[in-house]
Amino acid sequence: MVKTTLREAPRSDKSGNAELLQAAAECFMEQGFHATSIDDVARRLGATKGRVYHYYRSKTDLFFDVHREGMRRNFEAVRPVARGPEPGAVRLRAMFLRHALSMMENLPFETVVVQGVHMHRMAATTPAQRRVLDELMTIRNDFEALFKSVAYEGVEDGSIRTSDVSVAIKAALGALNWICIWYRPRGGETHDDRLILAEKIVDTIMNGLAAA
Amino acid sequence: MVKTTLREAPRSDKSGNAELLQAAAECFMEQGFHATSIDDVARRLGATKGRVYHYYRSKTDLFFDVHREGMRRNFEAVRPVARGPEPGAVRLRAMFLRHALSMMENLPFETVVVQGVHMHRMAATTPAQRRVLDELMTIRNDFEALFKSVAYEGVEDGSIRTSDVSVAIKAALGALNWICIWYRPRGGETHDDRLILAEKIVDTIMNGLAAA
DNA sequence: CCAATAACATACTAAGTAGTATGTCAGCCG
DNA sequence: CGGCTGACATACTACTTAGTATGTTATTGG
Repeated sequence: MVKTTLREAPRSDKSGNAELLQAAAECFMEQGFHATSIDDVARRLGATKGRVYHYYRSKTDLFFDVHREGMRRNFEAVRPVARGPEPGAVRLRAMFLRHALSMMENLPFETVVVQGVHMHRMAATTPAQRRVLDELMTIRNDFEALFKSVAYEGVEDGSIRTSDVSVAIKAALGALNWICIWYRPRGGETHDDRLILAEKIVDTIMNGLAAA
Repeated sequence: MVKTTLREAPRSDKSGNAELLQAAAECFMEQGFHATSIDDVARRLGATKGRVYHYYRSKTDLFFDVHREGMRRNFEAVRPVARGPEPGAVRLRAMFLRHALSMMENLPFETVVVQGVHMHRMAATTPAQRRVLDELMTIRNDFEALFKSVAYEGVEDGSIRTSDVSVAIKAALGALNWICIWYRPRGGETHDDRLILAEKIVDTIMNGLAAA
């Protein structure tokens, strides 16, 4: 349990909250944290500030919760294929693919995650918020570490070749995370369309650009 | 000449301005566009708002100029090696390397460029600013197009292999642009250190992670 | 049936900040 | 030498907006 002392913020489950998270994620994606006002989020819900502040004590807390949800979805997507009997390269490829799809299908949340990374160094946080932020960064590091560990296993079983696993993973995740910068869903796009796109990206990461 | 009608903003050359651009770039990198106040920029210069508004008509214009300078440095870095008798893959690799180094050595400016991309869809711009923004995006597209054209040449001369040049370039540039998210110069770091790091990243892009 | 509480809405305050209007001073030009 | 302009500083305004304080209604447990 991570529960702090007293004065716990309102329960973070319950419905309506999901709507709120979604609306917030969309606003943060479109305008960024600072340019998004609480009224913007409320307006998107057809509600008012009251509703937002009923569930969250501050805009920052709301942002953090969106961030957390984004990371949760990433983990959820990748974890099922991380372990198994297959060679490291096979599992790593599957993880990349899942992550790419997660980026596309949870675009608002993942965009917030990206912003959150940047916000890490930012000031203007209370001690309590700083702790939450550190926790989020820990989750993020764990996420990256999961990729690294599978990559290491791949190096050892001979299915992966690189001079520096850590840097290689950073490059690969960069290519994937960058998706939220340029990708926007097209009208009438199907899951298969996204799968094809994701596979092209993952192919590039696994095979590189150089011929032979 | 792109000069508009009349009421041109103050000259964008002249010294002191370079200091201003640098200070603004650093602030924007650390806090982002919206969280950075003009007073922050001025304070970093040991000056006041007066100085900033003497050179720029708005915070947005200042941001755009930093963005423009960032793109200029990118182009400057990459263009010299884009054309030549070498196979496409060789030139592309050189371009990637130069770009990676440019990301590290112009970190504040390149971080602003990344923010600027995101800001593209943003509202809150006057028609004039919208035009400037479109111009900046055109420059950015040209930059990406330069990579793509070299990649195409590589495909034709057989030095590059990919099922989709456009997507492959987006993935590669993503890996490189992502540098400004995680890279921070270490004390006592030399140019060679950065070169080694850049080469590892570019190797990953060119050769991929899969063995054989 | 009634009181307590959840789930909001409304009204307000306090603080920060973009942009402006005006001052100031040093140097150059004639 | 006088005035004009560039290069800022100072003082101020208008507006946005995070957060709070206080309703209001509906549901539910006793």
